[in-house]
Amino acid sequence: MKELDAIRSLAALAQEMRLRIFRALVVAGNDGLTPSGLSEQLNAAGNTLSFHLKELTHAGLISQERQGRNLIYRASFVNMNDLLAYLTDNCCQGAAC
Amino acid sequence: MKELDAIRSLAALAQEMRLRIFRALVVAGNDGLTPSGLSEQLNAAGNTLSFHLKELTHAGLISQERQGRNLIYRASFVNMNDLLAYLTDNCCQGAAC
DNA sequence: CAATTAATTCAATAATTCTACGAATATCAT
DNA sequence: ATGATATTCGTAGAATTATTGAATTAATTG
Repeated sequence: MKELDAIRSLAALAQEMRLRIFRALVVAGNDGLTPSGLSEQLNAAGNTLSFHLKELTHAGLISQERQGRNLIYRASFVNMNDLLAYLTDNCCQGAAC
Repeated sequence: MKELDAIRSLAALAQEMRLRIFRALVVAGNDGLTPSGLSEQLNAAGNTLSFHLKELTHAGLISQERQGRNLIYRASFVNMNDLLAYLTDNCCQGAAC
């Protein structure tokens, strides 16, 4: 993972609604959630939600799939793990902490 | 970990110099690094560094200890792990991902 | 005590960024 | 077509952010 990608991801998560969205999607796992599902769960307006979902998507933290009339959003677990690894990379020079 | 703490930490890390500082301290482990050490390693002015170190400290991501004339900064591994746990909390409703 | 090294604080600036809202638009199913 | 789902666009207002130079605090050494 590149520094810029990490910064983009961290910045995307450093916002109340986006952090809530992301955590909800992490919990939802492979089922994912639709914007209306999120709207209900988080009590947020559709367009505002849409804005934040785009931010998270651009940061690579979530992905989108259409299913008929609905969109399914899911956390991108691979990228999430990359981010966590970036933060702990070569921790303590490899020694046990 | 509370939502606000998580946001503070993420925001603190979402900045080039602070991310570099933090990662350098993660690598340094228990030895930590002094501001002058960091200044050399990251090629940054002392006062600018000081500003960012304060930000990271306020976010709880690093700690400070005086050793004679020098200050030793260290990554706060406990808080770092709390943050990572907050992001992955109840992942996939507990099922294996 | 004076001098030196280490690090922080302060003040000011300049720029940028960010989010929410309403209205309009697009996409899909029946 | 109609209704449901979701996104886009423009605006507006507020708030935040990082850097620089100068001054200051703290600790050690001679």
